[in-house]
Amino acid sequence: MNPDPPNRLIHSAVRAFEIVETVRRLDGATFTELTSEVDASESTLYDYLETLRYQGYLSKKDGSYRLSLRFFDLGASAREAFPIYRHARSTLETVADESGAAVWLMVEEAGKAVYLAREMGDQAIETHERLGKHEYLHCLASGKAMLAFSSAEYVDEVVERHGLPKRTPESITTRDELAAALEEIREKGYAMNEHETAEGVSAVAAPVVANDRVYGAVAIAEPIARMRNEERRRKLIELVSTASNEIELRLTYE
Amino acid sequence: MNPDPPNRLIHSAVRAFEIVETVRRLDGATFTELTSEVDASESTLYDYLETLRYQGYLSKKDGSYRLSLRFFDLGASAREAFPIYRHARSTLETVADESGAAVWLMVEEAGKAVYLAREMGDQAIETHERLGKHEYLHCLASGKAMLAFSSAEYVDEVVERHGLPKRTPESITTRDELAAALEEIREKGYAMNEHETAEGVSAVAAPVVANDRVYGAVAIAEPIARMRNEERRRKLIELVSTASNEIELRLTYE
DNA sequence: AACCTACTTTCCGCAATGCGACAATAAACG
DNA sequence: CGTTTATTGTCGCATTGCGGAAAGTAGGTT
Repeated sequence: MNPDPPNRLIHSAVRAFEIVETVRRLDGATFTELTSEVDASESTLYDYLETLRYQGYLSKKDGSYRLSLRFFDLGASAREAFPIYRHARSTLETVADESGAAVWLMVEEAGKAVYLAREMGDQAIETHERLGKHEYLHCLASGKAMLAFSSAEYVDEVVERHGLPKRTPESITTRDELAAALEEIREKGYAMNEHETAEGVSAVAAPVVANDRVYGAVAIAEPIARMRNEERRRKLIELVSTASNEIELRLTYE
Repeated sequence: MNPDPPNRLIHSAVRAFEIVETVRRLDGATFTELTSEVDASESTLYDYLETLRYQGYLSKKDGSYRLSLRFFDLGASAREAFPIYRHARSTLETVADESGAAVWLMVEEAGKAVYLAREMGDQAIETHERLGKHEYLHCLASGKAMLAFSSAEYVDEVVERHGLPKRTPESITTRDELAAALEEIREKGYAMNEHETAEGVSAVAAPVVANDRVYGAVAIAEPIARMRNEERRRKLIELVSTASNEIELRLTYE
């Protein structure tokens, strides 16, 4: 899982993806906008863009390049490849209905947490989290839940690779704090976060563990104020825990 | 929108994506499996795979390469870029609840229909349709609905580019049949298909048209038997039509 | 209409890069 | 331990991708 630098990089492949990522970052861009963002001569950039367009990965609408749905197609396949996704869908729906909140299915890849699926309850708040987004494990309730049930070596690897950047005022920044937090999560069986993402959102999460592996986590997010209520919090913890159990069973006996 | 062949292809970019597509098609594959599928020497293939892995687009788990969730990330962005997606979500849910069937949001890209979102009702059948899948326009209810409200020139372009392959026993195969079908759809305001996908599935679809553009279509799919019931069919047509109207309004006054 | 300015596409010749054949190592299997 | 199979590394050559510059387009302005 360490990012071993390969000894013979295919430069053009790297460049192609850099361009794709730039188009994404700018959320669609014209040729000229891209010239200043991409480190390549105009003619070169032009060739890449037209190649990608010809292959159907970019589309051009009134002068502006956009990611095409070929990526959505590939992305959907990538998601389906995670067994937890198929097994979690119906459970997520139930949890969203019963909690009224936003419910997320999270998995871990390359040392980061990824938002894999979402189900919105009727009181759910729109946060700026996005499906597919990659986030540091140590600053999410779900991320900590997953780390807590992984091996200590793995946790070390992750910290080694990504560090412990301070994403919010109260996020963990040292290995000791992290170890303590993970220990507590292991005891309780769930994780909890205030200020999951800077703006007043709290979350509770339960890990999904089966066949001696961490498959992912189920998380519920809602405004801090609501979750500070003792009874409410208990209910949500109950919900993520049973949800996780349900999914674990399906994963075990599939 | 025609697939103009660019005069200076970046070979390596094409190859990189070919490899990605191959990994997807095989649904994950080992190095050796890939050697026989990809037209490149072993050392070359190796370099591409390792480059893609280093960049985080492929991951390798016990010897097998898989698409990573970076693609899911890109794909989610590509989907969000379609305004209809944001505006349709809640409507789709309602339709799924009220119909109990599978409801699809479809859009068109590069002359093909794409499955952009799905909402399952409680009686919904699992078909082999997949989010992100690209399908010919002429053989889907939703595809015909979209074509019916596009310009005749555009319809010609699409037929020119993709032809009218016979996907199911009753699918349209000539331009005349297509023209007649589209005319009927324009009159009625909705499209209907038996054998949407070979296996006994029917569908009704209504186009989403606003600001003089076709944004996409809403479709409901369910077993032929159920939809042959006159009353049931009427209800579903009513549902896709009002759904489409609702979305059109949001698109107009956003 | 002519001119201008900004943006996009094509042309050109050179050097670096990506290439496959082959070699070396590592893992699987008897 | 030997044999086969799978994966990674080396090398030198030809191709391909490269940037610079020029040509072509489109939209405005006088």
